Amino acid sequence: MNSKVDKYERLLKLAKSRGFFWEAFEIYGGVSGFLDFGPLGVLLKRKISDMWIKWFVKNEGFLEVETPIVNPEIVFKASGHIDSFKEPAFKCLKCDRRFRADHLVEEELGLSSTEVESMDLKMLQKLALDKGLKCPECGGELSEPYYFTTMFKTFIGPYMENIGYGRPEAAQGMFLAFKRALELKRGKLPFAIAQVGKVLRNEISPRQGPIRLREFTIMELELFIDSEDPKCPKMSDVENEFLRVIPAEARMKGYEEPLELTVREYLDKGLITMEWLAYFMVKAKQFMEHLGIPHDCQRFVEKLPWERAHYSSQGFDQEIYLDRWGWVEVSGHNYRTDYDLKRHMEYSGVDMTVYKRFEKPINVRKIQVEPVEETIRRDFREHSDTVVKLIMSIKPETLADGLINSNAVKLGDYLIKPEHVKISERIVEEKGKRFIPHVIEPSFGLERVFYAVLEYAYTEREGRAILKLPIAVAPIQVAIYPLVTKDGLPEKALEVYTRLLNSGFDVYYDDSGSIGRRYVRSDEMGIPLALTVDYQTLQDNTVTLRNRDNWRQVRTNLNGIENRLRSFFADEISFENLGEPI
RNA sequence: GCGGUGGUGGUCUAGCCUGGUAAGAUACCGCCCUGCCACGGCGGGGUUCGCGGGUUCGAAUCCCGCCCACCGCACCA
Repeated sequence: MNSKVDKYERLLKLAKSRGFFWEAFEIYGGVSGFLDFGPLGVLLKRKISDMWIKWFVKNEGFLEVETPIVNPEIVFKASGHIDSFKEPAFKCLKCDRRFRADHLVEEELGLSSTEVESMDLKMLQKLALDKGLKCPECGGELSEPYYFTTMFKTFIGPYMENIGYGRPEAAQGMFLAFKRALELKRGKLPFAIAQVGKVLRNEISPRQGPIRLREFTIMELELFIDSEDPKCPKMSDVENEFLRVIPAEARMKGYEEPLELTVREYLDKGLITMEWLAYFMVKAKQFMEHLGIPHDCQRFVEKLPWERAHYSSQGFDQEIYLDRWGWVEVSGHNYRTDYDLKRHMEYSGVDMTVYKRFEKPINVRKIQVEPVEETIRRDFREHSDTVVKLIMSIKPETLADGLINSNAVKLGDYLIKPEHVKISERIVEEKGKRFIPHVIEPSFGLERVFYAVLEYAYTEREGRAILKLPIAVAPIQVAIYPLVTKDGLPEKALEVYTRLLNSGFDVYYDDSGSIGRRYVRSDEMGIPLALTVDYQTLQDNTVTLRNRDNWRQVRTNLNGIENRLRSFFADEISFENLGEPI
């Protein structure tokens, strides 16, 4: 029909009129980056996230958790977000406009972005003063440079100094839960912690409706592995699957077209460095296929080193082709190494290492340091106890090295000399060792998946819109209609409605308007089956079922219909097998 | 954040230039009709014209500020 109007616009209209989603705060004019989800949208989102949990968590035996959205500042200091999530800015003291300080310096003074990126506030300020930088809009004086963060900042409790942030990713909560999860898994790797939850990102200027939000739902899992044993035991299940991938090295040479190789080939060529990363990429591809997005409309793009997040050592974006915006990221697959756990160990002082038994004990040379009481008392007198404690708290190897190399080591305020300690070496049998796990993380944006599902489901036939949602995620499963609103048909239809409702189906009853009009409505709502009660129903207890996707009909008996419907929605029997074709 | 375009019942659109207090289609509701793909008839309700201010006797219309959306640039861990 309106070929000039793109799919996004037509879908937006449908989404509003049928109650999938619309912009939030509408009566106050709206705020960009926020959406309301209506009845059908809520159901669709829930079914998608349930499916994700089934695929990525339950079927894998992983652990699902729920952790707070508001976190104390220390969490994001440790995670590195405070440092890498800020941008320097100037404010014009005359016209009050704000500018990115790095961009302004870059443009006005003709410096390269790499030069500017390494500058701190002091350097930016000095540069601005020396070169007499002014507001590019009105020529006014500029303020001192300051940092703004794209995280939502708040206070915890009544104390202004107790700063909290809305989490920009769910991952940190899972790293903090690592020790508990490790215990639940009885200390054995690999395992993963997963979470579906809201995150907040205070984007500078979000656009693109459901594609870029300031508050959205992330479906994320952190897989913890031993980096010396990075094999994925399930690799053989998926290694012959094809993936469309644009590797970083190809991108740097200007190639835009994805390779089309099997997972095994990507691994053998070293294009994907970790088996688990590849495993989750295949799962992600299959997941999106099950949601109605064909293989050809998906691709994985490897991030270039400078595009990667601060924690990532290899990363791929899974992208889906959308009518209006082209390729859009729906999930990110990152190898986070041991970065996060290491940082949280440093900041919290809590040990997050995992113990690993060696297959055979190995012998290692161990240095041992013993304080010599006599000389310590002689030289340190009343401080002797403190000095002994200091000696015991430092790594023996460090102390021994220092004493051998420079003949004295400073511990606190005290100078320790060789005569204060007795150094010995012996062979110790070690049965295992402790290590910090490495992390593989697939992370999905639920709202983007949701939108992609809607867009790929949206079709038109004879000028009518049909949402061909995959039956597994259709918000409503069966629409129930009386053919006409008289002669007891509505009563019978309501009886069927109640019966299916009580059997756990998502059902919808409608008796307003002609039967054709009602079919149009349920097509727009993406309801896969319409069940119509007609005059024959009153005689032989049979009803018609109509298929949303091809408008074909079958007649079926109400006896035992629940089991047939259940099989249909479990994808075990086809529509034609639900009854006798009409 | 910058530049451009726009915002009128639920939805789409006319009216704006040339101020005189809102129109059509569709959707919706009720009754009648109804026998499987937007049937028809009759009746009905609904628009502080994005928000705020200004000019004017009078503003959807002219002016200013803001908000939101779209397109381009920038941003997108």
